[in-house]
Amino acid sequence: MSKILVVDDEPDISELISLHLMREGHECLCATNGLQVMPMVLEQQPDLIVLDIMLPGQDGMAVFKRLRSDSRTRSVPVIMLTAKAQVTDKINGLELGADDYLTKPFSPRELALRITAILRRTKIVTHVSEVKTGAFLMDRKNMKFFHNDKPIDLTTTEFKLLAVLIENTNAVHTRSELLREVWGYSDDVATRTLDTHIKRLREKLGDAGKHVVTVRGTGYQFLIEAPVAG
Amino acid sequence: MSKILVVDDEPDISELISLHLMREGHECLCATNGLQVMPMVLEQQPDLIVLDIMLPGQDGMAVFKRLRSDSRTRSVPVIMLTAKAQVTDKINGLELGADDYLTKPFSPRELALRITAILRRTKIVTHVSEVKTGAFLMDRKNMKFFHNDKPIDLTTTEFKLLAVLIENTNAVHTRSELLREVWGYSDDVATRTLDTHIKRLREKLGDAGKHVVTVRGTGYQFLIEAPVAG
DNA sequence: GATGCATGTGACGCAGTCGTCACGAAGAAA
DNA sequence: TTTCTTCGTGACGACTGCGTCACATGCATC
Repeated sequence: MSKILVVDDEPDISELISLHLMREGHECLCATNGLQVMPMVLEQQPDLIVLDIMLPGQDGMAVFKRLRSDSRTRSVPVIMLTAKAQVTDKINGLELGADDYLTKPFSPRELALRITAILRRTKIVTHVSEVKTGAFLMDRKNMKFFHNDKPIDLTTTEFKLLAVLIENTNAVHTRSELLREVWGYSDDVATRTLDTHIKRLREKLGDAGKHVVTVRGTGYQFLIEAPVAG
Repeated sequence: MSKILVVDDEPDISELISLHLMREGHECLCATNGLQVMPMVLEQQPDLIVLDIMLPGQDGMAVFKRLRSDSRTRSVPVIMLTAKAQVTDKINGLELGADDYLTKPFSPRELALRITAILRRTKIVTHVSEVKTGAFLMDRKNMKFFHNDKPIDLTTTEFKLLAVLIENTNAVHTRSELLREVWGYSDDVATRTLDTHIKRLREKLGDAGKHVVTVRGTGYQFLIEAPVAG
């Protein structure tokens, strides 16, 4: 699902980390030397970097500073690994803008969870759900919407409307709520504009349009069948 | 800057935390009992919650589950506090979707930094800078832009253009870079479209338009005078 | 200061988007 | 089934936003 660069000088640790990340469906790259990092990031464009503080060649903090000083790599989230709970390192890392840090020894499972959490927050891409019909993806940054990795171009109003619906999947959104959120209407206005836009949305969504469900007398909802509860 | 709810049964700790957060410019609310949390969140709508695991009334994990099960409170980021490095708690917390956790004893400064980090990632609102002329605020969620808390309405293209510029303040963006980022042009195209949109942007920004600076022969930058370096 | 090039600016036409309305279809209530 | 309400749909006019162009302005180099 995501491409992750693991930077650690101990091959055992890199391998352990990679193994767990790949098990989660991520693609992994490894670097053992600090000097390899910049060129690899520029070439491979990973979605996230797991960076050890102690490295031969160039230490982790220096690598991190270089990453953050270059506009091409500034936005790549970084998780730092520290050998021991060295508070100054933690604070330095966080102060410089690391997205998280982890103290060795750590459970690989925890690392995987933290990576998922960070990707969820930083990608700006909201992964809505995966159902039989495929995945819905919303990319606020580029104001685009994907269904089954296929981009669907929506107008500004359509995107806003879908964003509100999809932000709270399965929740029923009343007409007045939608008119407020999307159009900024403060008091109830009798208008068919919403209906028309729902129609246009359904059209552009094609098959996926069936997820936009009318709740008669109330409003609309973006309905995804819930996974079988355990 | 942000409203933060601190939930801890020990007043000493709450006070210490609040003190540091307020020093960072945040607004603080306190709760000592787990049962107070939901109503307070609904009423006060904090931007973030600092939640102790050990609580009278209803323990932190239960409170957290309730927060996440209600659509009205689902998106509020939560930092969990654990008394000791109880790995199962950590994993439970992260698995359930906590945005971070902190193990007691922790440095209040670290908490403040983590809060800043999380708000930076989750708020979707990018706080660009505060200069004499006031603050610039970009709200991706509503695709709006504020200057001195005054909304400025921009068209989609204008917003995208400004977003790219403002995402890397003071960095020079080449023409081809902007044409690629905003218009999706892959190869260099000779067009005056960019110039026109820059002009329109400057017009709508009014006084703030002076921050959009031409870098002759190269491109444009969004220039904010750097604070006096230490 | 003169020349050449890059950028600013105003105007214009096309294309796309929006909201409204009228009418038809589909539920709900009786 | 009949009646009433709510929602779906297609068409239409108005408007907005966009990209292009022509011309004006401004900077740099000599």
